[in-house]
Amino acid sequence: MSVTLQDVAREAGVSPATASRALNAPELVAPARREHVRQVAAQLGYRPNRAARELITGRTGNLCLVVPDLENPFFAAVAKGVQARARALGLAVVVADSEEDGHLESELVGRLGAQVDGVVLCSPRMTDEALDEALARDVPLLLVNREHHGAASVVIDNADGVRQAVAHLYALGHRRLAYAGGPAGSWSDARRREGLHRAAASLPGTEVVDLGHVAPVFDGGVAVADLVVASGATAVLAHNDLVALGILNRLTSRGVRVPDDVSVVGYDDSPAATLVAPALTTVRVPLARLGRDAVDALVNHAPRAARRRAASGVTDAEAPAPVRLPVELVVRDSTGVPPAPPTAPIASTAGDLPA
Amino acid sequence: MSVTLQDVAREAGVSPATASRALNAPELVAPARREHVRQVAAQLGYRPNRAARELITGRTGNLCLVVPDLENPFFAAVAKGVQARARALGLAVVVADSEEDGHLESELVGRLGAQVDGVVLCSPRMTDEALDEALARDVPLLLVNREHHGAASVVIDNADGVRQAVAHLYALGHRRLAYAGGPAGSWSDARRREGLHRAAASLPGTEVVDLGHVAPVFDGGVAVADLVVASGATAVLAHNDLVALGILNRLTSRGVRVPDDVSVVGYDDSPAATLVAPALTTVRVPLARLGRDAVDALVNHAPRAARRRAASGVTDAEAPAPVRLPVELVVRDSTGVPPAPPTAPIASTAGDLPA
DNA sequence: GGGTGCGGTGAAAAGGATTGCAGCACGCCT
DNA sequence: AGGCGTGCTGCAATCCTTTTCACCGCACCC
Repeated sequence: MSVTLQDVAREAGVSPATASRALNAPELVAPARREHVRQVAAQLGYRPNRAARELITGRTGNLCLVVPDLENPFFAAVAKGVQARARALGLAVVVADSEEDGHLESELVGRLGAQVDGVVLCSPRMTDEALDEALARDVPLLLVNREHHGAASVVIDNADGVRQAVAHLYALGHRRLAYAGGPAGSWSDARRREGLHRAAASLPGTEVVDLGHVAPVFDGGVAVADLVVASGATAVLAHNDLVALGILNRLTSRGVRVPDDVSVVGYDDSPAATLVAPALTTVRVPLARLGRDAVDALVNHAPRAARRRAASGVTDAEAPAPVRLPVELVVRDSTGVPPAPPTAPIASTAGDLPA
Repeated sequence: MSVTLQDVAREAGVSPATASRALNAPELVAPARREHVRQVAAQLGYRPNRAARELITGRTGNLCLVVPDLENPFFAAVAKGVQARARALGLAVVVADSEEDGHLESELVGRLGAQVDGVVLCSPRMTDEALDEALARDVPLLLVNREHHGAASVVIDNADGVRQAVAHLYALGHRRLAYAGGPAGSWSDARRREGLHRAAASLPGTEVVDLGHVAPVFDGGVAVADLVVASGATAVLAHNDLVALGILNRLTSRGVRVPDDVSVVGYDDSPAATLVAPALTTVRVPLARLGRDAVDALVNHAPRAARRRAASGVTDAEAPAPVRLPVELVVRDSTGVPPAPPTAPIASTAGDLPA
């Protein structure tokens, strides 16, 4: 049916072994012969049968990407990055949508993990225990946007993003800041909340009003917008661009002007941030790079085939230090000077901006 | 390393053949023995090696999905539907992003098509010739959002969506309609344009101003917005929600009020449509269902393994008729009565609405 | 009572690529 | 001249599952 290595070998007048080496380990074959084999292979349109190769090498040439929600622009962007980098490395990507469900996530890792060379697990919703269990399996695992003892990971500098946003608002004169946090149990929300309080503590006269946990979607923002107004804050940081957009939408429809009455800052710089008026000031996260670096880290961390595991004496080497990517505040139109003048001239407090 | 069928067979005291049958063809094995084998397999945590199975059956258990842009909410939603349905059928999905490039698209179909049971090709950018070539390969192909001779496809009723939008605008009193079309060569744009002219022709006094081809992204909408104003149209149909949002954004920032001065209608009902104010009137496309039906059609159309192709005498059977999904106009806040009063009372023209 | 059919089982081949090991030839060194 | 190293090449095993074919009793029918 399809052209096999045998066909190529026969046509080229060599053994299958030599044909295989001519294509995979060129330095082992005499140059003239090597070229001849390659030419024959190309002419016949030979494509190695991946199943047969996998069977003997234990490598599938596939990576698996598990995300909570493919439609969320954050994950879509990461997926795009993963996909691009994997293709450059000759790998295919199997994607799975866990529908924000930790249990399904675990199951997917178990089911798909067995048939791929590595799993990129994005913003895992699963518990620490489930993660431990998944790590105990013999498939290389890489976490995006979450750290976990013993696991390789690629994360963004959550706290620094918040710090930049706070510094920006502080410089504009804001002193009372509301925070619309992410879902309870979210690792990145915990990091951001932590960073928020630390940044605020280093800036004299700053108060933080915590509005609690908000569903990380548009409607979550709509729901929390009234709390923002009631809190008396002049600016609000949202966990997420989607939440920020929800807040923006509700404030505007209530007649609260943005940024004249209230400033709004998002997080992620998803494409939707520029779709609205006023355009959203937000923290840009290098989403595509997050995906690319995840693939690189996964491949470097576990270059060996899943099968050859037993050979390496150590249990599982040591998990490398997390890769931490920088983020960058993007100032657009949703932030401005607060309605009440700042309590002190900006110049006199500039020295207090956190490093 | 991992537990194989041999292990199960030995442990259960049967031959590998019987073990295989106990799991895959239960009716061929005596009930008592069958249950015993299954129990042993479960207890040992046996998982069949997919590569070995693929090697002999020719089936991979994988589908491939090729989309122009994973970050586009339209394709993200379709991908989600494809993924969900595939999982329900026990299939994995390999996704590939063609970056809106027809050549890359062809290459991906060629490269990935060889290692999957079928390919879902979404809004193909490739030419008809390239499509023919891809069809000539022996991998089942299913087109989403495009029809092509000899290919199975799942499409939406493009023309009817436009018809509904036009009827809505006509009923509101609009008579001069602008159309911001999709990219040149887009199959669905051709269908919509066709439907637009037919709908307009059936409504007396209606004019269509064609604004040409627009890049199907936010910036495309921004760029074309001024043409809308200059055209003197009281309403504009965009090829796409993203384009509609761009138009909306530019109009608003120019001081043109929506819908008081100009009504705007999008297409797709992507999540972003409700993120803005005014919320976008748009044509809702059953995106997830598009993905699910694509998988179903693909699986039904090509239930046999890729390998067993030669057996079926006919060239490739006949491609089944395209599955056509209905669409539905969703009226929100971006459409309203035009500034100039309608030329005739609404009641008197209601009978002229196209069917 | 022997042939026949059938339910159930096992031996063995097939599927395609990779790779350890052995062999071969040739050239160089002593 | 003989021995050895080296550079290439081929043989054959291996990966794991599925599936064909043959076989073996046993029951049933003639």
